[in-house]
Amino acid sequence: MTIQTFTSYLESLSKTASRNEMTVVLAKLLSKSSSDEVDKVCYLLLGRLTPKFEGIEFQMATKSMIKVIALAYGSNVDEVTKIFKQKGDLGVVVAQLQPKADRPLADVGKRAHQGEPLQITTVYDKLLKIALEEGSGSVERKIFGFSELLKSLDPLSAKYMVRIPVGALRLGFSDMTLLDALSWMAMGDKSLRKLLENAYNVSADIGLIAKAFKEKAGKGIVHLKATPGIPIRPQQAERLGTAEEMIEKLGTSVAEWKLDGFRVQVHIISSKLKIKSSKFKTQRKQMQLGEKRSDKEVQIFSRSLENTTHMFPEIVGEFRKLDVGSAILDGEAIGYDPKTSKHLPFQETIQRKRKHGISDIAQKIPLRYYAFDLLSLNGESFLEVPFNERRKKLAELFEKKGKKLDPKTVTIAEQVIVSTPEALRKQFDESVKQGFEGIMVKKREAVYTAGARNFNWVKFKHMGVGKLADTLDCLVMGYYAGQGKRSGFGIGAFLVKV
DNA sequence: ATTGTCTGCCCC
DNA sequence: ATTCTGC
DNA sequence: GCAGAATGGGCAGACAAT
Repeated sequence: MTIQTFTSYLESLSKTASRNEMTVVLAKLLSKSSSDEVDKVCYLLLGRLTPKFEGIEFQMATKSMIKVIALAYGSNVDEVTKIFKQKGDLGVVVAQLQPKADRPLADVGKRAHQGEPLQITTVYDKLLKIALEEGSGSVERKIFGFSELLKSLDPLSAKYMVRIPVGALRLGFSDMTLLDALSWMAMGDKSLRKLLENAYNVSADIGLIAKAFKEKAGKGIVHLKATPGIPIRPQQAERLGTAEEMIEKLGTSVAEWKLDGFRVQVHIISSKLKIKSSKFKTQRKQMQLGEKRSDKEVQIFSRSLENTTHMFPEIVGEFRKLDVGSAILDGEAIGYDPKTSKHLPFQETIQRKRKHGISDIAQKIPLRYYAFDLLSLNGESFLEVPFNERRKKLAELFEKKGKKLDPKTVTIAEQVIVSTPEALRKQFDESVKQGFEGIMVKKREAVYTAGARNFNWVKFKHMGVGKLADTLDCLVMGYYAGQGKRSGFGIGAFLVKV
């Protein structure tokens, strides 16, 4: 598939408002893609080059892309910046600048116009090469490389490629719609969405799923299940205003303290569990990244599925002691004061989010992991098991014989059963008194709906700064130019003085 | 070395 | 993370 | 109610500039 064909689909998608229509268009695009292209097509549609947990970023955004455009079209940073402020979208800036670029039109988009059309895989490879540039001089190489790429593209492709690194594709759909489209491609309806979503939830690599689906239809993905080493998309919580609504919606439920730390998914991988599929190259990479070879590997993933194992040496160390083959746990990690053992505010905990000097900061700000869910144990997935049973298994895991885990570093989240709004409020008041962020209220019968935000879990938080008062007297000091939809209005946000 | 600028599907 | 919008 | 777009505050990483 040529890049022109691809971007003509993007153009038609951006003009489509109905998600159902988008699904049909996407299905056609996916069906026209070869199985060698379809993974790259998926990543590009979502404004990326690889799945999140690969950790490959452009390290380019608005400022860099303005330089790219200036360089490619013989303009300058001031002029491009000025047009960008008017239009609010670098893609539109490119569309405007391209026709009057000072280099001859025959040179701009030359190959595209002279019977040597650029393939989408070629463009993808160039983008990847730019993203992978690092070290001294890499900023310059990225900017020069991208400007060369732009010059080789037809106007429409240039418009969309520029939007990718700045994260401004804004096509109006995302991963879930793409899964619908895969189903539509095969069946002409959304009947396979559940199957595809299930595969995606336990193996959050949409390109891999599209490819497997394309090659072997349903059979290619149906075997995918929760696998230690591959992150599971975390369940998220909804919000409700009152305790009454919560009890009405969830019935008798379970309350846990809401901790203001990092969401942490712990994977324990037995060395006996060899990786079977060679397709999971990321997994192999992660295995190599593991601290050192031992009988037990521990990998940790963030809420956004980044591999953040390096941030949590003390938690990794504790879980290595656990007498278990393999397991996946969900929980929250929060910093504490080593003297008083009290929890620290998020601003302190966040200092653990770093790559270098972890052992130094770990002395100052040790972390404690509160496990609240068990998603898989010794190869058996618990995603479809009701919460109260998962919780029972989790407790059993912590009571196992063998080396005891240090409760200062790894412990299990406390629970209280609540069946009335009064009891819920009492628990909430107690949480505030003890300095927690509030409580999490969870439905006891609910399965773990990976990746979804629903009323299986509800957060009961005290009112934040935004709710201190309903009104506030302000003085308008200025405004910011809006982007995307807000660019037409001219104002994206006001700067005010209280 | 130190300081400045830009970036992050960042973390919340 | 929150808030808003279209469907 | 879902999915997606557009916002914020604050922190550390990666280079560039000095």
